[in-house]
Formats: sequence, structure tokens, C-alpha cells
Amino acid sequence: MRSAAPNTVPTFQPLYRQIKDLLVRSLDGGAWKPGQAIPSELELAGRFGVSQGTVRKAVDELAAENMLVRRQGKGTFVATHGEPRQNFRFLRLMPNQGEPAQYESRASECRRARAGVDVARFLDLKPGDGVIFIRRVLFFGGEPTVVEEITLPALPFKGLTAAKLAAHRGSIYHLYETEFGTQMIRADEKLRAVAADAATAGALGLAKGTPLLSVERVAYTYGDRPVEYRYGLCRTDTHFYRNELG
Amino acid sequence: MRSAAPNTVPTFQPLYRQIKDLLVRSLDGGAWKPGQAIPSELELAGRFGVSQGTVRKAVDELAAENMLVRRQGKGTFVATHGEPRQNFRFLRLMPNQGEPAQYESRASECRRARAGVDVARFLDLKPGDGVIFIRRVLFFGGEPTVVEEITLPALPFKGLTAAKLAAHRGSIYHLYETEFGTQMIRADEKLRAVAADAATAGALGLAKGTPLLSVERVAYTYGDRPVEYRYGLCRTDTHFYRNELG
DNA sequence: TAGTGGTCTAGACCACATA
DNA sequence: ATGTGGTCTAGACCACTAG
Repeated sequence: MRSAAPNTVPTFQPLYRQIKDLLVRSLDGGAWKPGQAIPSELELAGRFGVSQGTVRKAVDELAAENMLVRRQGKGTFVATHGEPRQNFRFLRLMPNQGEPAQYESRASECRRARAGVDVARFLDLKPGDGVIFIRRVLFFGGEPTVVEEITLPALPFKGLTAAKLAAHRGSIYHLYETEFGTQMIRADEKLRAVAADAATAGALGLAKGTPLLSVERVAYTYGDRPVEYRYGLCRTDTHFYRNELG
Repeated sequence: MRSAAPNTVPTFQPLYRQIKDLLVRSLDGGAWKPGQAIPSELELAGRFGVSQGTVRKAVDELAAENMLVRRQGKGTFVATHGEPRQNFRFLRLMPNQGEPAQYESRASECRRARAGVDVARFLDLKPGDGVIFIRRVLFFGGEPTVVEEITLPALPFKGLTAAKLAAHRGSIYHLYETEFGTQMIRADEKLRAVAADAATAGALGLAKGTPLLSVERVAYTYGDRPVEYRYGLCRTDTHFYRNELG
């Protein structure tokens, strides 16, 4: 009932946190797929030999971290990027007026490459390791609004092609989830204001030197393993980046 | 034990949420001051005539929303902006390298004014209502890095002067808390990239037209009442705006 | 040693969805 | 009617802090 605390400070690990770790391991291992229901609390309690309340507390934390979604009367489900509701967790760009417009993406590049020093550090790879490099433009209401470069480790994403990108409908995280079994859980971002270079300005139909919002993102899957590095440049005259500080 | 559901949809309000509302009302009314301990769970349970578990769930939610801070063995405390640890909830600007530097603020302006249409809408006032207008520069490591305009409703902040701003050490939210009894709980922000105008460029020691991060913020106190409107321009060559998407 | 929050249990009952 | 999550209770015991 107690964690052994190997050689570090005598940290106490409550039971429900051990249960939580087991659940994350199952999620990571693909025991239950995104959108599917996990076993009921009573079922899990029996399986783990603990009370329902202990399972409940573990599930509560996972729901708070957006890995699970509870639905009263129906069950507890693995979170999925397939539902549009979940999309706005990672899509913060909103139009100045009106409802969050639909967007399309058009990839101009999707090729294998080798990780540079920086990307290797972000993705926890070695420099020279294989990666997949994507360049794309996001169109909001038909207008080119964001230019993005996405770098993924080659291994888990083997087989990602421009054709697959073009064929997919919905967010790219949904594609990661359905085609490559990789769930994005959280991300860290660094935001800056920068001047548009000639190429980016051209792609967005703006003058060279126009201020753009630079968004640098590292996204993580289960176990805080980094699996996507992204660099985006957004025009912010028609849109803004919304943020909530709690 | 049940909320009556007056004339709207028959929404169910659990007991612990009613307790939570009572606690928020007490906090809002200043029953316990920031940094002070609130009564123990057992004490509150007796006072409200519910079990400790029900109080616990209410307090759990308030702790998750950063209104209370639990400390095992010591008690539950009203959150305060006085502790440097809490500061980074609302201060997202980090230096490109090194530890989060200390900053100083210098107010160049602090005067009474009348709310314009936009500010009135943000602060839930009527156009023409009295406000306090502050303009200041934030210095990180001695370098001017942010130019900010802050607008506050005149009523709760009567008596805020440039002298008080200059005398205060620590974050301005700590000043709001100690001098005016107003706790900032959460905030909404809109981020954009804009070009520096001549005045701002001069204040920051940059060339006119330099891209700056524009941060528009509305901050709220208990009960989601807006009490601060802020417009900031940050240089992001030496710093960046960090964000965590969960 | 006493007081606080934190964990865990067992059980009763409620709200919600579905068949 | 059944099964799911959601609420509430009462009590035992643990972990942490402080006098």
C-alpha cells in the first residue's frame, strides 16, 4: 500500500496515485482507444482490489488533466481529438469578430529530414535522428492566416505523407491519434512578436516586415514524452490568440 | 439539501457546491483575509451542518481555482499575491535564458479619467463612469521591457496615487489586495503582434515599427466581476510569453 | 501531544442514460 | 429496470506541523 521510496526523499505515494499510474500505463499501451469507454469504476475497483472511492479519485485527476472524460449515466471515456469541442484546447486563434471560423490546412511540404541540435533537444532525440518535416498554411474563412512548420520523430510517425495530410479531415492531432496511435495531452508554448520575412509575407498576402505572432510549441503525449515540435507564424490583424489565466 | 431551481431548467445543485458558494461569499466579504487560515474542515462542517467530506469537496474546488491554498498539517489559507510563488500565475514573460528576473515598475502617469465605450464594456461600467488610468513601464534586469496602460474602476480603487504605486514593493495585484481589498482571481487575455509606435519605441529603446507583443487583459475578482482592464506592449527579443496548454 | 489536512473504506442514495 | 457516474455520510487511520 506504500511506495518504497528507493533512494530519494521518502516520498509518500497514496494508493489512488498508484491506480492512476496504472490507468495511464493502460492508456499509453492502447488498452482502450480514444473515444471508447473504459471499464466502470466498480469493475476497476474489483480488478485492482480497492474501493470505488479510490478508483474515483484516480479517475478524477485524469479527467482534470483531460485524459479521460466522464459522462454521467454513460461511463468514462478516453479523450479524443475527434470531437470539435476538444479542438479549442490547442487551437487558440480566434477571429476578431464572430464565431470561431472553420479552417483548412494545405501542406506544401512533407518530407523526411534529420533532427538539428535544437529540434533534437526539444523532441528528446539525438542530432541526426530521423524526423518528418511538414510545412503548411492554415486558412481561416478562406484567408491564409498561419504558416506552420511541424517536426515529428520519424519512428512513431512512419508513413505520414502529404497525401495522408491532404486526405484527413479535422485537426492534425486527430490524425496523429487515428493513424499513429499517438495522443497529444499537453503542450508548452513560447510566444513572440516577429517581423514577417519575404517568404512568409508572400504566403500570407502581407507586406514584408508585418508583425506576426510567433508560436513555438512542444507537445507531449502520455508520460510527458515530447512528440511534436511546431513553429507557427500567425497574422493577428484579423485574429487574436486567446488565453485564460487561472 | 436541494436547490429549488426557481424558474430555469431544473438544474441540480449538489450540497458541496452550495457550501462552496457560501465560502466564496465569505471570501468576497472579507471574512478571512489573504494569507490567513480559514477555519478547519471539521469546524466548517459543524458550522454548516454537513459532513467533513462535503466541506472537503467544496474546498478542493476552491483550491483548484487558486482561491484557497491547502497546507497539510497547517490548515487552509486564503490565496495571496504576496507570495512570489503565486506571481507567475499572471506574469508570463520570461527571459530567453536564465531565471525569471526580478522586475521593477515605474509609473509615468496615474490620473482620474472617464471610461470610454470599450473600457466601459470590459469593466461592466457605463461610458463616462469614473476610472483610474495608469501608464507604466516594467523593467526587467534594468531594461525597459513592457509598456502598460491599466484602467481601474474609480470606486473600489479610490485613493490610488502615483505615490502609492511608487511606494509599493511587489506585484500590483498585491497592492490591490492589501490597499483596496480586491483579489484578482482570473483573467482573460488577447494576444497580438503589432508594430511599435514612436512613443512606445522610444520608451523601450527600440526602433519605431519593431514588432511587439500586444497583451490585452481583463482581470476578474470573486464572482467574475471585472475590475481591471490592461493593455500591454512587450518586447520579445529578450523575453518570451510562456504558455501551457493542458 | 494535539490539531490539521490527506487517504481509504463501506454503504446508502440520487441523477442520468439506455434498453 | 439496470447500469453508470455523482453525492453524502461516518469512521478509522495516516502524514505533516507545531507547541
